[in-house]
Amino acid sequence: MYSKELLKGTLTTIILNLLKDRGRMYGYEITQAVKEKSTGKILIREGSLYPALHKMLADGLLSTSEENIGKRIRVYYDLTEKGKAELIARNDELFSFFDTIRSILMPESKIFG
Amino acid sequence: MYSKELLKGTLTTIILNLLKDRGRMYGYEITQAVKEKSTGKILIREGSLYPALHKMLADGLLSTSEENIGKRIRVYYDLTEKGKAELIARNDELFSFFDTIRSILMPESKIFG
DNA sequence: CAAATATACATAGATATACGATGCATTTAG
DNA sequence: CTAAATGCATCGTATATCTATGTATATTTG
Repeated sequence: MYSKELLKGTLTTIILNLLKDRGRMYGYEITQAVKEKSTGKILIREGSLYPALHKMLADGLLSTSEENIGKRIRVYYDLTEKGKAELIARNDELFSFFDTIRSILMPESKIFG
Repeated sequence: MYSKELLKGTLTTIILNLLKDRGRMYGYEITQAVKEKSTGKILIREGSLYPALHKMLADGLLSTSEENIGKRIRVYYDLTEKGKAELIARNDELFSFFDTIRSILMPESKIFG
């Protein structure tokens, strides 16, 4: 597991990308997908996920549709057009940030490799 | 400028790497080095930097030495042995984290490039 | 069949970390 | 002479995540 702080600012981007890739997903499914794709290195807690989803919904990035599975309710989330635009912007920002960090960490003397 | 949250968890790692690369540095010098190396994309504020430096000092990652420049005081920070070990651990964690995020963002269908 | 685990949603409070605003003081540039 | 840059520092605020807790159903294991 990574330091908690490292994940900050990336959770929304992760969710947007998963939904783009897989179409609509429900909360628990998102936690499992992140766990699998990160081989257990990133575990999204319910206390992080649901507030994040609710905020994204309030911001118009996601839409919801509910389904009854037996007696349980599943809340599916899907990207809105605004969410798709946000996805592109956040991916650009994230990869740019990674590159910038790399350039800061790279010592000046290390010209090769 | 990036979202504030993206920087969280990386500031200490950035400082450790700069000190490793350049030897002892003082606060203002660090803000300028980050600004230059990031071509203005990351601006470390005094309100972020000094508390971070003080915490690293309290954690034994840094040592200090003061110098009088005219009537002004400069506080130089340098890596301790503990700081050097922390640097290695944090670099490993950070790059591993970046790789993990990349693998999460990469769609399953996108096998090539 | 009972118990443990997994599935599924949700919220309240704690924590960590960076930022904005502000303050003080010296030095350099226009 | 004035503005900007240099140089340190702290206080309050904002934000996002986690822990702990709560409720409930479904499935697996012993």
